Amino acid sequence: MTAVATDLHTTAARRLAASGQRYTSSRRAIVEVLVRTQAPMTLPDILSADTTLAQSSAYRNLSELIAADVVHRIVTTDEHAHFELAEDLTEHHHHLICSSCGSVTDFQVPAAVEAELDRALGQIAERETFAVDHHRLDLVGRCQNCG
Amino acid sequence: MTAVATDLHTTAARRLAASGQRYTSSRRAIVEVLVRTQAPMTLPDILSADTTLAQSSAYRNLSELIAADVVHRIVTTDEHAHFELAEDLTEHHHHLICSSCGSVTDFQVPAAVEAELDRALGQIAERETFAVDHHRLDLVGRCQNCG
DNA sequence: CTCAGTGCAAAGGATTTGCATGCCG
DNA sequence: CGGCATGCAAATCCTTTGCACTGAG
Repeated sequence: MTAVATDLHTTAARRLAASGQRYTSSRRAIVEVLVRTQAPMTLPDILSADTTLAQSSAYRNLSELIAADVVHRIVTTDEHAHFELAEDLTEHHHHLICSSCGSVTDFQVPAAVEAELDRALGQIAERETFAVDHHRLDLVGRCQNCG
Repeated sequence: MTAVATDLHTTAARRLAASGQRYTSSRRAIVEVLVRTQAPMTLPDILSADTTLAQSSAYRNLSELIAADVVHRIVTTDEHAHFELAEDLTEHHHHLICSSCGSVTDFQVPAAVEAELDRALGQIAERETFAVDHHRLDLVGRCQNCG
């Protein structure tokens, strides 16, 4: 996984290239902010972390990054969407979503549970003729701060 | 569970009353549409299923129903939010979310898997000092129609 | 009577888009 | 040079809100 992190930018560049896009400095800046923060961020979060970014360009670049599977968009009940690096650039994980302040934190479950879950979900998908892209397991509640 | 379904409207009325609200005919109409459809619906879906409803009132009534825990709001990547009956009025279930057409379908997992999952999640919540309200397990992919 | 509920129209707010300019390849 | 990328401002679109009216208790 550390190897992946090392050339994360190379991977990002390659994926963008695959969709005929460039890995410009703005796009790289967004990815760097996400790497640095290590948590799903809203657009305002991203803009304040790097004030040189223009709002519309940030949204547009995020769209490209999402299309290229470099970034993933998380929807919560919060008014803003949250953005984070694609799972395969980090590690498979889940989210703790605070219904009070809207914050999103990552967590992982034991591999055994994850495997069991995948098996069960696989069967269901087959039964429902549904082509699974990925699963999403979140815990909704109140975070430490909102107690 | 069938008993619950029988006096679902009674339950809805009671819960609204608990928040000092009435179970008016519009609200009942919304609940009936949701019961009839048996699937999470968007606001346009609801309006076209019962054309006597006004848009703003529908939104307002849904808010009350959500506050009274009669209806639950599901957020997807789709532009519209989806609404469905609260889980305890139906049964604990999860969602198949189509990333192509945005449709949402229900499914359930074996009780054993569910129990195992709850156990694992409970430990995590404790470790993270997170007060879990509920968990959310969705499968994202392509539905039968979108192949 | 009173006050919650309703409907219309207008406002709000995150996200998207049009367009002229800048810059990489 | 040519076309993608950028930034500003304006437009979009789901959702919420203001306000006057209606109806149930």
